Amino acid sequence: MKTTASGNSKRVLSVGEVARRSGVPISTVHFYEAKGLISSTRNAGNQRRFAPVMLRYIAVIKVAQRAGIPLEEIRQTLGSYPPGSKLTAAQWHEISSLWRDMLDERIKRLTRLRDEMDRCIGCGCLSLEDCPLRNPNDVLGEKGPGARILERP
Amino acid sequence: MKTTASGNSKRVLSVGEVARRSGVPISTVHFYEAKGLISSTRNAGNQRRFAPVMLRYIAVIKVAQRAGIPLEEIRQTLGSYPPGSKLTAAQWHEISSLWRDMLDERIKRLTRLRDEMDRCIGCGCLSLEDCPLRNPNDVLGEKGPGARILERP
DNA sequence: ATAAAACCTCAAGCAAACTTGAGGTCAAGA
DNA sequence: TCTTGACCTCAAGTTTGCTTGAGGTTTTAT
Repeated sequence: MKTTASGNSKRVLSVGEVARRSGVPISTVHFYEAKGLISSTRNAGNQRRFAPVMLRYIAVIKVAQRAGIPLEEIRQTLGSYPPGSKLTAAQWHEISSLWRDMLDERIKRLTRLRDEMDRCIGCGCLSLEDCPLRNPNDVLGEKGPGARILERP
Repeated sequence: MKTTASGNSKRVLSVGEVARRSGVPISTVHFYEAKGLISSTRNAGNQRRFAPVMLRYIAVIKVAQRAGIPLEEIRQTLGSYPPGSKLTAAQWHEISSLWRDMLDERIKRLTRLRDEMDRCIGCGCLSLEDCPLRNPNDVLGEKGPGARILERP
């Protein structure tokens, strides 16, 4: 019993096998390769052959996506190591700790938002200038008498 | 000194005024109206006129977006009340508590993800079947000998 | 009265992350 | 051998959330 991909040493995988074992559609494997997130070689018949480590790359990509990290950022992070290389445990750990920090940030921001939501949505402020919900430390309201959301009766 | 929109009673707002006071571009106001998130009437010259409460709608839309809620869901939530109506504080509160629950969920999921990330990415599992990171209670792995990500050496 | 600012309606474009389809090649088993 | 199933390449379509532009009307200010 050998693998679909014409080797018996199990050192390379066909795109179908990668798709099946990683749980993503073939089209997505193609897509990730086109985007530079994973890499492959070609056999004599121009078919893709993947190193087994690519399964791990895809797994990590999917985890990172669940964390809300965009593909381009994932690509950059994974790409800072030699292309297609088998990373060491320490390197994987480096990556995961980087992303964990991002997650921490996102969680913190969402938590703050949640805590402010109750206080603010019902309260009648929601002013661009004053309300913490409306002015999330990025947009500064216009100067002058102010852009008050609600009329003052 | 009257408002830009031809009334003096300040009961309606022009699109430019809405944009300025809500902090979103005019094109976005148009867009939200086209999507049914806000509503307007037209004056004799076919120009939009908005009730002041629409400022609040936009404010709430923006807050909900920060919470990661897609526009369509926001539309449905806002749309479950009479269109364009001035909601009571209790109703706003109902909405915010609904979204707070969603936020709670998202935060919980992200937190779980973060806690699992360290444990899993470096560990060599990441199996579709076994790893909590890979099998986030939605996709069930294929039966059979299993789709193991990493080779067993 | 007239110029400028604000507004109008489409239509098209953009970015992310993929999917779908057409038309053709390669490979593995009966 | 030959037929299927797996693969190949492009190109174009999908969704979400907007933005940009063209070409034309309305309002407002002088």
